[in-house]
Amino acid sequence: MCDCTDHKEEIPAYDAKTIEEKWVKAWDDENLFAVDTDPAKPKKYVLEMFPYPSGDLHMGHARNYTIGDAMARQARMRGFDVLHPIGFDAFGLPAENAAIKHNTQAAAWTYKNMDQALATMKRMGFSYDMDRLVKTCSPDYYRWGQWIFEKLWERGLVYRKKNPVNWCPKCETVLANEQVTEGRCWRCDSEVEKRDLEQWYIKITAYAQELLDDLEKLPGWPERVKQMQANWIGRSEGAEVDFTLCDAEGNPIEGDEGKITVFTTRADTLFGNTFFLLAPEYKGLMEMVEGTEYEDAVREVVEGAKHISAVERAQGTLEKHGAFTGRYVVNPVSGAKVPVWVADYVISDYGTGAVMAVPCGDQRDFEFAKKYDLPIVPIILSDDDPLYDQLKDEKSTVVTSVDWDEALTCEGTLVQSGKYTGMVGGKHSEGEAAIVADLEAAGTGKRSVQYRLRDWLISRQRYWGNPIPAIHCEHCGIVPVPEDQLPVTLPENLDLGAGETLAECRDFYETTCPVCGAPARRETDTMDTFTCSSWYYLRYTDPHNTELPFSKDAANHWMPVDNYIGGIEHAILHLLYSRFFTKALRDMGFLDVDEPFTNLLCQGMVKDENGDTMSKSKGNVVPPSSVIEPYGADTMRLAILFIAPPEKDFDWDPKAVAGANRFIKRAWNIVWRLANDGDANAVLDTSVFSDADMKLYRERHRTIARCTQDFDRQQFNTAISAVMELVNAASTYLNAVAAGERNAALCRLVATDIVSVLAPVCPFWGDELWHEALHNEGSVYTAPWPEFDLSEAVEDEVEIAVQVLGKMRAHTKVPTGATPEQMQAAAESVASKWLEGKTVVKAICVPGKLVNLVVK
RNA sequence: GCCCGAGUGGCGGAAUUGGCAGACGCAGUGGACUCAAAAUCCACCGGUGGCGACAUCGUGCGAGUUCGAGUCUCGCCUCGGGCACCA
Repeated sequence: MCDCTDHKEEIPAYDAKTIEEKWVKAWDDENLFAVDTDPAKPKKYVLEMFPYPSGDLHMGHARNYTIGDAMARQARMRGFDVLHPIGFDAFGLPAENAAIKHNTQAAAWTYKNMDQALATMKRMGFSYDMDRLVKTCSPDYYRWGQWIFEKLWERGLVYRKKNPVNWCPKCETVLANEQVTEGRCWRCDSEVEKRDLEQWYIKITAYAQELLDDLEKLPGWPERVKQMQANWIGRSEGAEVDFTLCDAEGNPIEGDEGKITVFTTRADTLFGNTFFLLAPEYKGLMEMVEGTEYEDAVREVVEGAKHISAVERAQGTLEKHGAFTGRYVVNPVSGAKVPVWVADYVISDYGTGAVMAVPCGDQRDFEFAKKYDLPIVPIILSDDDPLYDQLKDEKSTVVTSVDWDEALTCEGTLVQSGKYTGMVGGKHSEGEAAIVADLEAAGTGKRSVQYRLRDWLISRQRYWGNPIPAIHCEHCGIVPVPEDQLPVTLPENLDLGAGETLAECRDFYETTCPVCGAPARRETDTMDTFTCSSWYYLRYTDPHNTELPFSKDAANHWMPVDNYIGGIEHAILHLLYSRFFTKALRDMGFLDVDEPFTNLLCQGMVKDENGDTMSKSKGNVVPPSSVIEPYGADTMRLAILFIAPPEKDFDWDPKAVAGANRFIKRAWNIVWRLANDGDANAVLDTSVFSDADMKLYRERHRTIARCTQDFDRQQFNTAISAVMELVNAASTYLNAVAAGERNAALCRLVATDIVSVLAPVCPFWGDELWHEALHNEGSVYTAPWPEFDLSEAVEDEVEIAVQVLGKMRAHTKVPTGATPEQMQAAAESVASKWLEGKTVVKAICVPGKLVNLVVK
């Protein structure tokens, strides 16, 4: 009950629980949030990253969806046709592990969690179009995942390869490169092992350059996310250089391929190349040394490299090991014959797996040369180096050892480099360009670009995922499951508790070859769950299509997603894969957009009161229900949006939540009081306004302008503070003006304004007031966003700041629209104290803001 | 090592294009109401000096540009993030 003096009886108490339960039901009955594609309105596709159903929603979800929901609701009020769907990323290991542990079915666990999460979403008031709900573990969804897989396969973007891969011993499956962080599994943090296995890959590298280039088409993405993707793609410009293999005497060797190619970004340093390195996994390495005196030493290095863990490698402080192979190569520029070694710091799957070592300019090569006593020829020096004067002219002088402690990695001038001596060296330098040009002319090298990005390993040796639609036939090889036989249905009755796997499920794997009809074995690996989440946003545009994953028209209408909201942890994984899927599907003609997500908002984390991340194991999780029960979902939503800007982490603060609830109640009372004094039929006429009316009216235009802009900027914290100011102004008005003297049209207007602008944040509160206090029909959800006109907010007089020599000295009032001369005169009279004995030589006037007097 | 961010009261944070630093809120202090408390309402609320008007300092540190710098430039410091034996 409000205790203001004038309307005590007419204002009902704010009872969140009753109100919210009432509206949850009403919205559900009406199916209020279902979107009909309306071509007359501009479209807006607002999407939050769909959840993995690991249990009930947590605070991170609540924040993610509250941000999206406020955006979607406000866009709806501003006249957009808004698509705002939800679904579940329902395949994945946690379901399978839970099923194993409790001896149940992964499906049952997943469906139970999805139901619970859906109930919480409704309780939170999220305006999802539930007709478009997508669950990735449902056959009518994963069928199309298989279909897309086969289309990629047809197009040559799917292949199998035997290769050393990342294996997580705890998850008992392989992992993509993107799923390994500092040598550890992204999911369980176990140390990842290398295993040589044949696996399925998607050729994302075919799109490396476009994925990099098109980051520039994404001004609505956070810079750091684009940076992370660019780093991950890791483009390096350089050259491929061919070296000729030979023996100690310089003669070609029978059976050798004759040449080995390396990639280098520093062709300018070719004259400093004093040895040559192969990765331990280099193909043909063991054959090269077989039966020679070098075999044992090389084998030791190769075997030793297998035991270097990715975690150790990531620390970058490993001691280097190597062995001479007995072979030599001829450097195509210097003509030098240099020894070929195997070295465990050379990475087999970058470039060609072979490296020309330049110890004088590369710290790693330098350390290796020191350890194995290989020559270090200085070929690039800064001009203050003691050796520089000795070497800069005398092209014949040959220095093959130095007493340095580390390599010279600075840029400098080339020395001891034949005709290139004297040129500037370095990446993309004059010297590099000259040498590459000559290599190209001689046919022993060419410009080349390498990427750090690897193809996406998508097969998983796990049950709860989308089956790879392939059949292994003894006669026909590996063939796709014919389209009319899709989906390959995942059996839901495995005895996971007893350790049964798909590979042991005879009913599943026994099949016949679709080509020759012979008995054949179905592929029993499933796809990485990230394949499921790489196109779900497309399925939402046409979720019930039974002919295609989505129609081109529907996708072209709704795509791209205008606002995508989710956690930074997907900066590389999900966002890179989705960008790739969109481009590949575009190239196959299924839609016409280049990029799936126009604007990306990465919301910050919700931490506990002490700034620690919330986790079950720490026991510091604050469940959403702990706020919804005592205060209601509106308070929860308001608190989440008000405490901090959306992209920042914040520490959970119960006091701030109580404060949010206090504001909701205060605003509730103010709206009621205004509504009771308001009259929906009164005509707004500013000519009869009192000073107090005018003040509130102006404040109303000002604060709604700010609130609107802040919604556009997605700064919900300041949008809410603008609403608070409007509420404060209304409160001041109600306190200052007696009940009978309030302007009925103005009271009605401001009451409607407050309800409307706060409704996207507090929708239950909004609809209750919309009906009960304002007696409107329909829902505030479909009401128009308040109009504003800043020219209505202009005062007759403005207060300006007066500075003398840039120091704040005084304030004064001038008429709105005062000329610079008038402003200066007003400023001089009020600042006379600081002007004594001085002359004003200049006055800088910022209209309506300040005057700065420059004096001598 | 390379590449990005960020640093503002006791706290969360404002300051949108170089123009009055600290909006809005939390916490706190004082007051009204109350037998009292809670709730609510009103006022105050960066440091130092002063009864006070006011003065002075103040946006991580140091320079610079400018009539004027939280905002721009240069050089540092601290924290956070990404990549990394990638040739």
